[in-house]
Formats: sequence, structure tokens, C-alpha cells
Amino acid sequence: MSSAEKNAKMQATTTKRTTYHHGDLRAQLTEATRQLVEERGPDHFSVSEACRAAGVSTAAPYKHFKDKTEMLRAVALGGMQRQYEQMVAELAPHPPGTLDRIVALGRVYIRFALAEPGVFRLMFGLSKDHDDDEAMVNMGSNTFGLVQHEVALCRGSETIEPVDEGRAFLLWSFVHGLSFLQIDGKLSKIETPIDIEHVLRDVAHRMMHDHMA
Amino acid sequence: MSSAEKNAKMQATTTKRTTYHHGDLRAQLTEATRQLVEERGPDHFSVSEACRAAGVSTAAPYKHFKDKTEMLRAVALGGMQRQYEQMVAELAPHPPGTLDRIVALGRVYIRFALAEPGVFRLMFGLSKDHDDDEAMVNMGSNTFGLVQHEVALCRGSETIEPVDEGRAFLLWSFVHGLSFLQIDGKLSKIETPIDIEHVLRDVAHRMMHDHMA
DNA sequence: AGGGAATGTTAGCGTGGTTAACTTTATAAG
DNA sequence: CTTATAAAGTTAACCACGCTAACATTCCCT
Repeated sequence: MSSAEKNAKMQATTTKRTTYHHGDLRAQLTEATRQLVEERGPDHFSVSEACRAAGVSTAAPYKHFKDKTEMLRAVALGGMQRQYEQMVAELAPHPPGTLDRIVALGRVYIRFALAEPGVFRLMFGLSKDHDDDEAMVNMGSNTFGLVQHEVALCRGSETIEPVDEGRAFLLWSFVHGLSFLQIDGKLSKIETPIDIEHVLRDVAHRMMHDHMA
Repeated sequence: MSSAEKNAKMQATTTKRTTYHHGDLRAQLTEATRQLVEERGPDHFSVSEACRAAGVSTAAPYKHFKDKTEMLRAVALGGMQRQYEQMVAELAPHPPGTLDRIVALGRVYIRFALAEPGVFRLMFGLSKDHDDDEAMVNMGSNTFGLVQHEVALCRGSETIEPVDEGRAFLLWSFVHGLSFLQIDGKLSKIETPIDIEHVLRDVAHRMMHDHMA
């Protein structure tokens, strides 16, 4: 184990480092960025503060990132990966083709937004820049593909048809809006408290089944 | 008409002003802010640039606004008022108690988001600060009250019950999410194009009527 | 051993938000 | 018609921040 590697561990606990090289600065800057985005919000994040947290000069990040937005993008990508993994994990317990699986996906979406509102905002903010990043676009496709697939399964089909794409998008719109309204505190302004679990079931049901004329 | 008032009109057309006093700097700074927010996005707005647009020194705004966020809040408030007025206007043509009125409200919501994405983002971004502003909170209540009222009417009730509050919130979540996904370009990534008008009707119908077991 | 390539640091530039101190104009009272 | 006061501008400066250039140190490979 090199001294720089030992250093990397020390640095994580705010100990001053002794070696010139840091160890794994890119990872630690990303983590510092993630924390700050969560604490202060994506708007009030500053590179300088991340540097202070990592115990490094303000010029150091530019050996690992092109600019500030690339740092934020790294955090956003990490968030998308975590969200995706959580979705896959929550899918497992439920039998294929059931509404439960659709509900599970929506639950993860909202749970993630509430657990990491800062990162969640990042994942959709700056989306002009995000579209230029291949990894980001791919992760987005993967996650949405998951939803589309479940919707098709729920209809009894293995292949995704236009109708599935449409329904999946409507479900996405719904949980997306619900997530944002929640983290923006709009739900607390309502008299009657809302049972998210119940709402999720209700909406999924309404969207997946034919309705009355 | 004072010379300063004449000045105010000139300034709107980028003409250099001749009088020391500006005329109606607060209004013109707000308008400049609105334009810049729309052009560059809320994140990339700078007070300095607004000052340049208004032909005034960078210290001038602080005679009219506490700080940068108060400028942005003024723009956000203006947006909420416009949105509210558009909703009231679009309501008029349709007979009370019909689904058409619900659909009309959703249509205005989405139309506004697409027409003024920058301002629309402002209306929900910075919401931690917005909650401290009474005018902002009131406008929010007014607009949401409009939806609640229509939902109750559609059920044949003049008074808003918990069930109406819930349905209204679900409808809000949906159009909110749909709006954001659209202005973030997520809809264009879909194969099958979506007919917003049709979707709006479909969803409103599904939400307002009982569904099958 | 030695020489890049990688990864840090320092110093400095430009922009931006904000304030303090000063100047000019509007307004209203005597 | 003065003239005091408040309102509404300006200038100059401070500090934080994003970023780059030039330099320093270390890693690692031959």
C-alpha cells in the first residue's frame, strides 16, 4: 500500500495529509461535491468549498475535471446509478407482470427524491449539458426502459409497444411531479395528509387499466 | 410629465438617458431580469448583466431590491400572476362542472411552462426563499384553489372536500411532472410522439372518475 | 538512475454580489 | 423662492469564486 493510498483514507476524516499526492482525489472531490450539493443545494455549491473539504488547493480539481459542471455531472451520474440499482433491487421480490412491480418502481423514484433531494435536482437540472454526456443519456434510457418493460409485462407482452411507451411516460410524469412538489414543500401546504403508498397504487391502477366511458 | 418619466420610456429602447434619475428603474430591472432569465436560464442570470441592460450602475438595484434573490422573486411572482390570469381566462368559455374546465387548467399550466420555461423554473426553484414571501404563498394558494374548486364542481359540490384536495393534488403532480419533463427535453427522447391535448383529457378522465376494481 | 507523465501548488486574472460613502435630483415646508 | 430632507443614482472597494498558466513534486517505467 503506497503512502498516497494511506493518505486517501486519512483525508476522508479531515486529517491533514503528509504526502504531496493525495491518493484518490477525484473520488473524494466527487464525494465532497455530493455532500455539499445535498447540504447547500445544487445552486449554492462552490468548487472552492469542495476543495476545502478535501483539503486541497482550488486549482487541484482541474487535473480531474474539465470544469465545475463536470464535477456536478459526476455526482448526477452517481445518483442515476444508485437510483437504477435501487429499482432493480425493489423489483425482485414481486412476481413479474404484477402492478406491484410498477408501484415498486414509483416508490423507489419518490423515495430517492426525498432521500437525496439535492442530487435528484442535479439529475434533471443542467439537462442541456447532460444531453451531451453519453453515460448520462444511457443511464436515463436504462431507467426509463425498466419502466417501459414492466408496463409491457403488466399488459402481458414481452415486447414494448407504443402504448407501453405512452403509459410509462405518463407514470413517469406523475411520480416526477409528485417528487418535485414534495421536495419543494408543496405537499405540506395541503390540509389532508396524503398516503403516498396508497396514492401510488391508486394511480398505477388508473393508468394501467381501461377506464369507463 | 417629468423628465424622468420620459427617460423611463427612452431607456426601454436602449437609448442613453440624460437625466440623473431613471424614471422607473424597479420595473425595468424586473423586466430585464425576466428577459435574461428566459434567455440564459435562472442559473446563469447575473445582476450585472441586468444593470447593463437597464443602462445603470451595478449598485443601483440595491435601492430597489434587497439582493439578487429578491429580484428573481419579483420575476417569479409576476409569472405566477400571469399564469393565474391565463387560467381564469381559459376557464370562461367552458360550462361549470365539466371536465373541459379541468383540462383547460392543465393546458394553461403546460402551455405556460413551455412558453416561459425560465420563469416557470423560477416559480419552483428557490422555494425555500419563496415560502418566506407572503405574496408568493398567496398566489400559490389562489392558483391551487382554482383547481380544487373545479374538481369539487366536477363532482357536483360547491364546497371543497378532502377528496377534492387529493384529486387536485394528483392532477397538479401530473401536469407539473409533464411540464418539467418536457422543458428538460425528456419527451423528445421518446419514439412515439405524444398528443398533449389527448393525454390531458385521458388523464383528467381517469383521475376524476371511479375506476374498475 | 533518470526522465516523462501525473498530480499537486501558487499567483493572478476576470466576473460577480454587495456595501459604504458620496452626488444629484425630487419634493414639500416655511 | 429658498432650503432641508429623502429618494435614487454613482464610484470605489472588498471578497468569493471559476479558471488558467507556470512551477513543484512525486510516481513509475525503462
